[in-house]
Amino acid sequence: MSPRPMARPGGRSARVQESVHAAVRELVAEVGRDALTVPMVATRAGVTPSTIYRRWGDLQELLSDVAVERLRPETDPADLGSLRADLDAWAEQFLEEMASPPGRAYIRDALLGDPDGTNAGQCSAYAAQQIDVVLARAVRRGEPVPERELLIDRIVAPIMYRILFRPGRLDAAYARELVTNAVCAQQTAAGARHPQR
Amino acid sequence: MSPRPMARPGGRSARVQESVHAAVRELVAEVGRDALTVPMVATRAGVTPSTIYRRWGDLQELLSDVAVERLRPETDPADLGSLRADLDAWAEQFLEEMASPPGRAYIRDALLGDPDGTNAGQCSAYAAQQIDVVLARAVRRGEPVPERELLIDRIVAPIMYRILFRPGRLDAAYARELVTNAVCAQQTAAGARHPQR
DNA sequence: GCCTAGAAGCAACAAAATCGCATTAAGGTG
DNA sequence: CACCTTAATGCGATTTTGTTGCTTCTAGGC
Repeated sequence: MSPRPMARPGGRSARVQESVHAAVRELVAEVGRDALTVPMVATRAGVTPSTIYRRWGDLQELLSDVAVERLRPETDPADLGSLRADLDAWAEQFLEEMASPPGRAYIRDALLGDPDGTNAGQCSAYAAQQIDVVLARAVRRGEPVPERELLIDRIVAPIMYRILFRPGRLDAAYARELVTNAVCAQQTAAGARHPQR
Repeated sequence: MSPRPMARPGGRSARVQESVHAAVRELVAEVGRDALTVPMVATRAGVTPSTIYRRWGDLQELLSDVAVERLRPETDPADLGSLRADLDAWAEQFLEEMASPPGRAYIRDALLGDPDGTNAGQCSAYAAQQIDVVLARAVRRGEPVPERELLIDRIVAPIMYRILFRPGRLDAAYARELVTNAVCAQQTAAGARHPQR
């Protein structure tokens, strides 16, 4: 998943990978992302720089790997008894995490060192999974549910667009408004469109 | 706007800036973005590397400046006689330009070397301006119009999100669908919300 | 308990970024 | 229009980073 070939995942390689990732996390906290250099990470990790250059290519790809790990959701969305409540809570938390300074930094890093889009795809997959969990619960309850793609377009996309492209603040009220507009639309114009794979 | 302090914009500074930007455009076409280096750009531009390092900081910020210039729309959206037609045409063209390989590259570059979000903000401002032109015309015709923010959330954001985070293809039908859903919503749930400045 | 091949270490090398100092030229001033 | 101030560039020395060939080590398969 993370480094280039990902052959031979056990033993020493795994130790090196973990050691390097840990070094990145520590050093980002200590000296800041901007002061980070590959030799610095290598020293902290007890590894030679050439190992990092060979496995990750450059600092950006390494940071991208670390960022994606941190963007992985740790728990499933809470079950609050209804689709609307679940979506509200999830969207609020999602916005809060992503719009926070560290969240913004991780998003940028994840996109940055990602030549083939693998890591970016992983980020969107995380959000899609979380939404799927919420939708599956609603289906089990017998509620009518909108399509996952609609929710991504109406909730996730606006949040991420504003984080990346627009300077202004984002608050929980905005998240709730997006949810309102998204679930309102489910019977009007949701339809069988844009399957995206 | 582009370089750091932007004091003393006339004369030599302006010539250097234009020369460096031109060198970047030429070399990207010739050797590709990945092979580009600051010393290479400096040589082509007839400038010393330290000049580039001092004015732009690093290659990414320079590429970001060049990318934003290229993302500036060259013409106003076409006037086709109705809001719906204008939006359809604009969204199709916007998607086509942004989702094309060079468009994707410019977007990435613009976001990449942009510590303070200035260039990203400029990109979203371009889209907002284009939308404003379309809306102003519709108002002049007496058509009911949705809010600009709603169109950004419903049309621009999904397109950009998919370009950045999702691997799949994007086609004109998707753009039209987004427009349909956006204009449908204008009387239902558009309301006085999320002003964002 | 051997092989084998992928991964890491090491060191010399090449290329890049940084920095102090000298020089140039914009833009303002009298 | 000559002069002055100061931002911006040029230049070169120095430091740091990135690359490469080769050796050594070890995980995984026999």
